[in-house]
Amino acid sequence: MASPLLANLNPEQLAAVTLPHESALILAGAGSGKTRVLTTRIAWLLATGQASPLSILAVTFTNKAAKEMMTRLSLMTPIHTRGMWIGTFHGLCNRLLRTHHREANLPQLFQILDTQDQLALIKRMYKTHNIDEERFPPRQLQHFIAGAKEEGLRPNAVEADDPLSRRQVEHYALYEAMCQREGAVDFAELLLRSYEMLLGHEGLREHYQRRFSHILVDEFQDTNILQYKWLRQLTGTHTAVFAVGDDDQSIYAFRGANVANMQHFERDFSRPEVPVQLVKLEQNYRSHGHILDAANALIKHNLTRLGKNLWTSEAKGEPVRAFAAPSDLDEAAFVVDVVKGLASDGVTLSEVAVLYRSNAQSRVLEHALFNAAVPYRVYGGMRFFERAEIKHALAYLRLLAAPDDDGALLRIVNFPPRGIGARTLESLQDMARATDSALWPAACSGAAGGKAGACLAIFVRMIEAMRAATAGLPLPEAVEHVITASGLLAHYRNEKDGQDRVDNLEELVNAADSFLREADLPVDIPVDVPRADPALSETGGAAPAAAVRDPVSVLTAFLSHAALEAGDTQAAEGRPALQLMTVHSAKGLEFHSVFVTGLEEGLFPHENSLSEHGGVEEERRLMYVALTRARRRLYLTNAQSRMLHGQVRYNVPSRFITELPADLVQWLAPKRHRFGAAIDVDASEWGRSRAPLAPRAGASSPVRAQDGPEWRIGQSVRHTRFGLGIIIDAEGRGADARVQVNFREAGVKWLALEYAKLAAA
DNA sequence: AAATGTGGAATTTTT
DNA sequence: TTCCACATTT
Repeated sequence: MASPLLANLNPEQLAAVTLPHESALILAGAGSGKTRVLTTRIAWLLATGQASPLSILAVTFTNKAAKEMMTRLSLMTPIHTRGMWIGTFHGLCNRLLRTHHREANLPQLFQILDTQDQLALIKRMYKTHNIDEERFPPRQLQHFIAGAKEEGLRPNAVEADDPLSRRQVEHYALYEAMCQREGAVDFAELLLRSYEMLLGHEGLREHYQRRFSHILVDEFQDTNILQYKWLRQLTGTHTAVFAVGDDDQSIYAFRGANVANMQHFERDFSRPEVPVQLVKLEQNYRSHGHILDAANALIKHNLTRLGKNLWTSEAKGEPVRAFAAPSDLDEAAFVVDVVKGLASDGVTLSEVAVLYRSNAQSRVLEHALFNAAVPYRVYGGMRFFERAEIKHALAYLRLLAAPDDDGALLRIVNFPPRGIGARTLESLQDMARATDSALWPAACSGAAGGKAGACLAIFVRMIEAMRAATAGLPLPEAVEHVITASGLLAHYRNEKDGQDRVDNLEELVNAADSFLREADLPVDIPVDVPRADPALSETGGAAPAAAVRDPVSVLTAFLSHAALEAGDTQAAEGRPALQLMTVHSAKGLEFHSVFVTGLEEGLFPHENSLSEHGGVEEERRLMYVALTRARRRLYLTNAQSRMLHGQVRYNVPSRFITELPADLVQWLAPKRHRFGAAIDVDASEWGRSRAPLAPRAGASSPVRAQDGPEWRIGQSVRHTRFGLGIIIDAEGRGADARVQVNFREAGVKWLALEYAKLAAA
C-alpha cells in the first residue's frame, strides 16, 4: 500500500516493518532507527488491519522508552493507542497481577517494594529472626534474592552446595513468607509472580496468548532469563514476537541481562515451517564516518558477536581527537576549554556530553565547570520518589491505605519525632507478636501503659484523624492534608537546610495531581478479564470507572506509580547545559559532541571487570556505546595521574584507545600557555602531537640521585631548558637514577638525575 | 532523642 | 578523599 508510513524507510527497515506474521529478530545497530522501526511496525500492523490495538503488546525496559514509543505512535496513527499494552516489563506485570490478583494469590492492593523498601524489609526480618547482619549482610541477601528470582528460581529450586548458600536460601524463604504475609511484592517478584501465574493457569495463559497476536520487545539484548521465560509464556501458536536488539550494546550483564537470549531466540521462537526471520539494520543515521569507523574497529576486538557492521552515507567528517592529560585536573581543564570553544562555535551546550565510567569521576569535572561558569547537568543520583521526605509522605499514605503495613508504620511512627523511642517500639512489637497481629492493631489496642502508651495513643489518634479527613478527598488534596497533618512540612520548615525538602513535598502534591490527570490510561485499573473463565467474568465498561472512583484504588495506583517510576533525578532547568553522565546512562542518547573521559586501564576498562567472565568484552561494548553517541565530534581523554580514593594513581591509557586505528585518531598536544587564563579559546588551539608515551603502571616508588631530592612519578617538575613537565617513569637508583619526563613543550625525555637540573614545580 | 564520632567501602542501573 | 551507616555520647 502507498502509505506515507513507509516513506523514507531504507530497504532493511522496510523489510523489518512489513515482515509477515512471524517471529523475527531485528539486529539493530546503534543509530539505525530502531525505535522508528518498532513504532512504524505497530502503526503498519494497525493501518493494514492485521492487528487491532487490543492485540498488541509492546514491552520496554524504561518508562522513558515506553513513553516515547507511545508518543511517536500516536503521531503516526489516527487509531487510539488506548487498549494497547505498551509499557515496561514491570508495569505490564503490575497490570496483570492487579487484574488477576486472586490467581496470583495476592491481595488486590498489594504494595510494590522498591529497592530501599526491600532492604528495609530484609533488615526487619533479620531482627525478628535474630539473624546476624555481620555474617549475612542484608545487601548481599538482597542481591541473592534478586539474582535467584531473575532466573525464575524459588527457594526450593536454588542450588545450594555450600553452607553459606544454604543459609541464604533459608533467608530467602523467610523473606518470601514475610512478603506474602504483608502483601508486598518486590520488583523481581512482579515478573516471577506473573510468570508463575501464567504457567499455572492455562485458561489465563491461553486468553492472553490469543489476545496478543503481536508482541514487540525493545532492547532485547537486555532481557534476563525470567523475562525471556515470561515472553515465552505469552507466546502462543499464532503470536509473532518482534524482538529488537543489539548484542554489541549489551552492557547490563551485571544486573542479569542475558545476551544468550538473542542466540536462543531463533531456536525457541521458531515454529515448524515458520522459522524466525532475521533482519539486520546496519545503516547508521547518526554519526560521521570517522566516528563510525572507530566504533566498528573497536568492537571487532570482541570475539563473541552475532556480527554486524555499521555504515553511513554521511561524510567521513572530522577525526576522532584524543588528549592525554597529565592529571585528572588537566583533563577537566581540557574539557572546559574545548567545551567553551564548541559553545563559541555555536554548538548548544545540551548537545555536548561528557561521559565517564563511574560516577566518582564527575567531581573533578564539576569543579572545573563550576569555576569556569559553564552550566552543566549531572545525570544520576537520587530520584524524586526515592527521596527520604517523599518516602516518608508516601509511608503515611500507605498506612492510610493499608493499616497492616508494618514497614510504613515503622518508617513514620516517630517521624517527625514524637517521643516514640526504641523501647516503646520494642514493646509494641512484642504485643504484635503476642497477638499475631500487625503493628497498627497492636498500637490501637492501647495495651501499652505509661508514657509509651500515651505517645502511641496520640499517634493512633493522629492517623485516625488523618484517615477520616482524607476519606473521599481527591488524591492531591489527600496528599496535601497528609504532609501537613503529619507534621512533615512543619518539621522540614524548622530545619535549617530543609527548604529543598519542603519544595519536594509540595511538588508531591503536583505529582499526585498530574498522576490523576495523566492516568486516564488505566494503567493499574483492571480493564479486561478473560471471558473464558467464569471466575473472572468480564467486568465491562463500567468497572474501570468505578475502580477509578474508589479512592483506595487510586491511592494504590499512585503508590505503584511512585515505585515503578521513580521520577527524574532533578527537574530540567531552563537554559541549555552541558550533559554529564556515566556511559551507561548515555545509552540510547545522542549528542553533537561527546567527550569520553578517564580512558585508563583500571578505570575503563574497570579493574573489577578484568576478573569477570567476559568482563573486558562487556567493557568494550560499553566503550562502543560511548563512541556511537557522537554525531559530529568525539574526544577521548585520559589522565596519566588521577586522585582516586584519596590516593594518586598512575594509569596507562586504556587499551580501548590503542585498539582504534591510529589513522583515525588525532592526538592533541597541550596548549602553549597557562591553563584557564584564556577566555575565548578555540578548540583548534590544541595542537597536534604524536601518541604520548604513558607511564608504566605500578612504578610509583620514589627515586633519588645520590644525596639529591626525592622524585615521584606524576610529580610536576621544571627543567632549565625544557620547561614544565611531569615525571612519567623512573628507573635505576643512586648515580644511575633516571626519570622520564613528559615536557609540555619539549615532549618526552629521559634525564639522568645526577646531571639534569630538575626543580619541583 | 539529637549530636557527634568512627570505620569501612567506594563500578555500572532500571524497575 | 568522601560518603554512608552505625555507634557512642551528651
